[in-house]
Amino acid sequence: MTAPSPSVSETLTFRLGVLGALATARFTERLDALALKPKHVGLLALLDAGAPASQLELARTMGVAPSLMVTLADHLGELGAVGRERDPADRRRQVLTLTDHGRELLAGAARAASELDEELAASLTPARRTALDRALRDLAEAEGMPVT
Amino acid sequence: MTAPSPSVSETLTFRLGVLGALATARFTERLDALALKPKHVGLLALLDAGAPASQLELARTMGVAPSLMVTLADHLGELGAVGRERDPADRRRQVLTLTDHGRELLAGAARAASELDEELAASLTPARRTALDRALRDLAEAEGMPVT
DNA sequence: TATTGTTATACTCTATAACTATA
DNA sequence: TATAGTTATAGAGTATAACAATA
Repeated sequence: MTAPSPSVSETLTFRLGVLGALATARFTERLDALALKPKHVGLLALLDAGAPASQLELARTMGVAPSLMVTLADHLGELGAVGRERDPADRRRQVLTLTDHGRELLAGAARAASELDEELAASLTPARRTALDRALRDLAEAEGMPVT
Repeated sequence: MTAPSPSVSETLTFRLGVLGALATARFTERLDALALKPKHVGLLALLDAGAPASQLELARTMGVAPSLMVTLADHLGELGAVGRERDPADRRRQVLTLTDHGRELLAGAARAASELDEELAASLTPARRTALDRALRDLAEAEGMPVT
């Protein structure tokens, strides 16, 4: 006995995918003024959440290739958003640290995301909005994302 | 007076984006056995939901370029999942229709998504899962996605 | 010899622009 | 002349593989 599947467009998987792509596309537009892409924001948020870390560790956490981490760190370095220092104890490691300007950029990205949140959630009742926040927070935590 | 922004990783925008990308990546893996990509599933679902439509109309609904619709339709045509017929009333229009095999493929994709749903939502209480489903459904409807 | 970071290269996805057929 | 579809081309994003520096 197998339960009948719901139609694909009713699934959590499909809706998360479509709505996530929509959210990211709109976020990308708003980040343009800060010269950031969503992945840069993810990296800045990671640095803000935890201790300074080497590029390889950060790449693993974000699930991207080490070579992409180089590109992301290069760009953030040019913006003055992160500092890069060789670890004195192991000179192979490049340790990234958030600068004051990086914190300002991250705050700008948070404002942009926050504004977009209002637009996205405009159709939800306050109760549904709260329930959505809680459920997404649980999912994020279960997937190992840093939950502040 | 401006309210302080939450940290970016706490926003709906950021969480939807990251979790949506995660869901889509895992869905893509599972669809591999069916020789489909998520966009193919989106197109099949659209055809299943409504009347047969021309490629250009479908491209607009999905928010993709007409040239991409050609590629998607080509692939689904090769799989025997859709039929393509010139509209007799306007021979420029290619009208796509779902075949029986297309319906089977769509059912397979729905099963894959449904299985993934269980995996994704495993950490949620039943109440939170229901609340999440409702909130995402509301968002989907507000964004003009067909809500079955 | 193993590991970190970097560079070189290639692949996937998607859009824009040019073109064909039909209106 | 305008529109639907197609084909050709190009760009963004990202991964894999080769390489350099350090351990």
